[in-house]
Amino acid sequence: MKQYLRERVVAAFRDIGIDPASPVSFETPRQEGHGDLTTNAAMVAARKAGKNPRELAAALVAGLHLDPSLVASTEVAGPGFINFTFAATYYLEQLRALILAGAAYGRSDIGKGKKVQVEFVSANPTGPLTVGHGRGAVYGDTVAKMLEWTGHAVEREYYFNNAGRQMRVLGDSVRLRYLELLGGTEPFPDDHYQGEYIKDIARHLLEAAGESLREEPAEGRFKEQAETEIFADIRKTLKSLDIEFQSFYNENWLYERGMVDDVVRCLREKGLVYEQDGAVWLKTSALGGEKDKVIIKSTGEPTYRLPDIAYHREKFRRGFDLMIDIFGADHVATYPDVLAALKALEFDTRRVTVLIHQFVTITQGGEVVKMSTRKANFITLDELIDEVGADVVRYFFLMRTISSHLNFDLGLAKQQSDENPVYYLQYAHARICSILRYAGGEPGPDAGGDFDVSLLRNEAEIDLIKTLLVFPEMVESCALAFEPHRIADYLQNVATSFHKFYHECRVVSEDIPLTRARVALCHAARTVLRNGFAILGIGAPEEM
RNA sequence: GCGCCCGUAGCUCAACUGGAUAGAGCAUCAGACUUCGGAUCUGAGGGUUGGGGGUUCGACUCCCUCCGGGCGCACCA
Repeated sequence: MKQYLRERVVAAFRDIGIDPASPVSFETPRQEGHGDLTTNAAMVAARKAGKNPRELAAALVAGLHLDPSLVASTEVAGPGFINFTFAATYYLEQLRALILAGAAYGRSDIGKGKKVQVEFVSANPTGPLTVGHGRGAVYGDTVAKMLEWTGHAVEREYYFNNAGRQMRVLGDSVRLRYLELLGGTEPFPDDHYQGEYIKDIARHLLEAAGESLREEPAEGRFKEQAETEIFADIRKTLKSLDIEFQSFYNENWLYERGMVDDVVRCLREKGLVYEQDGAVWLKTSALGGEKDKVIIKSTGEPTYRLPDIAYHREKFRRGFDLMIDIFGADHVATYPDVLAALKALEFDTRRVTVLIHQFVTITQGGEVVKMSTRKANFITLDELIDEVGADVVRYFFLMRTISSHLNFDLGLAKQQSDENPVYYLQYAHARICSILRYAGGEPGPDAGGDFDVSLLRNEAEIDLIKTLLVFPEMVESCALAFEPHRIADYLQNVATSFHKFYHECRVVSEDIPLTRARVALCHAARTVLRNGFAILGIGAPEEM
């Protein structure tokens, strides 16, 4: 429809010999009574053409010659908007198409042929996932889903550092706990991992190997066992949120293949590397950074930055058209160096999109629940899922923009009532299922031709139809902007629209043709809810 | 001190990326089916969009400045 209108408007501009000044754009008016689609083209072009916006708009309208089976009316409004109101026949056709498309309704191929990688979570296996990781996990997975819905070939990747200091300290933590179990009294340092899970791992090693590991170095069995066990836990947690990665990539591989040394060599060739105070530095100051950064410490060990650069270079080599990096606000400072280095290595960094989500605060009865790793009241992602369920966790993480701090209200999340937005949505779905059961069976796959949609004339019906038909456009725009929260918002509208319709209109009645049409509308609403739930990754219960 | 994010109704947040009268949920108050799920629906009150300037036909949105909060600013990741 937009495309059709755009062609007509551009033609109208041409006929009166005026330059549109910029691409003609349309949007759905926020306000009732402003039609179904509106364009500000006349206002945008008026200035340059030296014309009054309203007069220009009127001239354009006169030259549109629209198909009356698509557009019922066109009017000039406000300061010079042109509002289009669609013909009923157009809606009816669209509704029929919706029902026929079914589970595929909302899918598009705008991303066809594009290979996208979404990298997210990427937490090092040093402990259980936190609530903060959870936000990134759910967000990343949903971005991936939206891109899949728009036809992109998507790969979810989890990258982790298993070569550095962190993992060494982890191994040593397990070693010390192990020795404690053997009666050792060596003090346990503050900078080591304090959690109970470390003791569990130590116990498992004791059970498996007895006392034979007394002289084992931290980086041997201890680190190995810790990585294995913790990773298994992380994957289990992710699995319970229905998140699965197509690929896990780790730092060690980069070393094994000489990629880290090679990237230093390449940067050195560009004159971007120098040595000072026993360390190797990257001239990030020459790349737009504030000051130079160390890439290899005086101990000979690289900083995280270096393998990160090598890792991203590998991403480019793997041929992705778009690489999306998702991480928390605590990592904001890390990516500019990596991107600057990649640019210096002559990669097109516009293909990398960095999405940063702000922190999560858990509140309970108005009080903030602290989430320090040291404290006892530490809440892991796993515990949160146990507490409120996967659907609620996913939905709560998705219902806000990532740029704003997320307040996760535990009390609200736990409530299985009308206060909880997740239940409002799922209730609408369950209710539709119930109505369809009552109405007796499903309208078959050919339901599109099986009813007379023109019988749907009630205001609540029209409103519901219009709301449902926005879905494909919504998916598309949310996918391209990486903004799943707008889908969450939209689905609330769908549910509201449906509930209103339910209260206004009796679905199953003596009037068979009308019943058939309304059943079809229910079917359509359920399709949109289901598909929307699928994108957000929440369940579509038939009963609650 | 510097960088990034945020500040919108009592609370939690939207606002289609610069559009028309700033919208939802919760909370508060007042109402609604003898038939399809009341976990629902209808209505009311509630705002100088943190303050001040600027850009333009038009600003919650962009720019400057100030105030307040969060996160960073390592030879940790």
